[in-house]
Amino acid sequence: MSLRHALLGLLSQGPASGYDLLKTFDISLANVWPATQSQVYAELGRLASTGLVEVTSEGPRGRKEYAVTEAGRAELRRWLTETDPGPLARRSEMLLRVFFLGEVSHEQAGAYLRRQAELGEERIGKLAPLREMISAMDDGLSVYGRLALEWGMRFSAMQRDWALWAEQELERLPADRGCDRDCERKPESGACEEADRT
Amino acid sequence: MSLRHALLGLLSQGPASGYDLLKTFDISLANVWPATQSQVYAELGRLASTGLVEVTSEGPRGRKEYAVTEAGRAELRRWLTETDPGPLARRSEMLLRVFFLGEVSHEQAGAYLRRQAELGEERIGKLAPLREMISAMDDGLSVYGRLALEWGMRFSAMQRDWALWAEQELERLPADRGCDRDCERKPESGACEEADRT
DNA sequence: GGTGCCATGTAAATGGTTACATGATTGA
DNA sequence: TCAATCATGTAACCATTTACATGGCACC
Repeated sequence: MSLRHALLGLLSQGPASGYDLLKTFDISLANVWPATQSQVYAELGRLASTGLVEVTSEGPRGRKEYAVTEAGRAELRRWLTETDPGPLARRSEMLLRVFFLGEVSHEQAGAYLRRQAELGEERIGKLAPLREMISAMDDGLSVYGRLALEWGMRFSAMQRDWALWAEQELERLPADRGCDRDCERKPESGACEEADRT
Repeated sequence: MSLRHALLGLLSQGPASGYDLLKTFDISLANVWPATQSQVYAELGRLASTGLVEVTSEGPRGRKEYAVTEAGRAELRRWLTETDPGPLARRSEMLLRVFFLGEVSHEQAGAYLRRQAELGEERIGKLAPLREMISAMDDGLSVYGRLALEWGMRFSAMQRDWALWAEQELERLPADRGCDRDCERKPESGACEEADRT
């Protein structure tokens, strides 16, 4: 249940409404812990009813401003210091596909890996300009946001390098699988020898 | 809906029962796309009713052996070649915490990052022996499993290096946040200036 | 005859996504 | 007054997790 703690964390920077929080999610937490409107409002309600946050003021348009309580702050710290984060990257569709790359041709498998390298490269390009945006903000998140950003850059670079390596690896391999299942027009002859060992 | 494709992929290596598939999930796909018993049996039912797999034989103890159909194989290839994988690592509890590290002391923040570096190192240690296990198996997954394993090793190394770097970064920073909120035994006196917004 | 593994399933709860619904306020 | 934005909420659905339930078969 990390959404709960994400909200406590954001509110610990200062009071905010559900609407405000949603924007913060979109701006700074989007790549780390996305949340939808339904989720945020529902969880705020639950947090309020368990006393971890409270409504501090009601503005126009029914706006409710929440602030974290001492109990909430304590819970946030407990979460940060006394519990281990769950496994990172528990599921990866990208890697799942890798397992079944034997079902398509060598060319297609190579194309897939090249595409993953590209996506890594693109991600680096998209992340880079965020550096300045983060420095510009000066809420308490910016310092730590920079650390998270760096993680993203390193992750993307790792992804790119791995994919390029993997493509090389594939080429070094005999085409015993990958070709046999896929070529619709394959004759009996062993025409599948695309493996050139350099 | 990747579980569906994971099952199609596993069955494309040869027919198997739900029970067999579960074991394969535990052995080779555990770190990439874990699945529970409930999920597997339910999804097999759905796959069978849409004609992507079929029951090829019924053994003792009610065992049903499934095989992928031509339609299923086509769907698997379509998934592999014509769709892009969703974003990797959409949520990271580990990184979410990083955003809120300002709520605890510098020491605690440092300890957190050091722990993450440790976990990365440990993961490398756990993954290494898998290399041999994978070479030993000779189903079609082993070749591509090696690629996935390498991803895990690189990922873990990245995690470790990043965490060590981040810890260094923290130390270079003035302790303006991190102390003010955390001292439990703080007296009323304004030693810590916590109430900048009261 | 009993232990342990093979084998399948159902039910309830949690968490997340998408879509729907509504209304107040501000500023052009 | 009209459009955009602020602001909150509900309902339905899907995926995942955990727990429960059951029974056959093999081997000692």
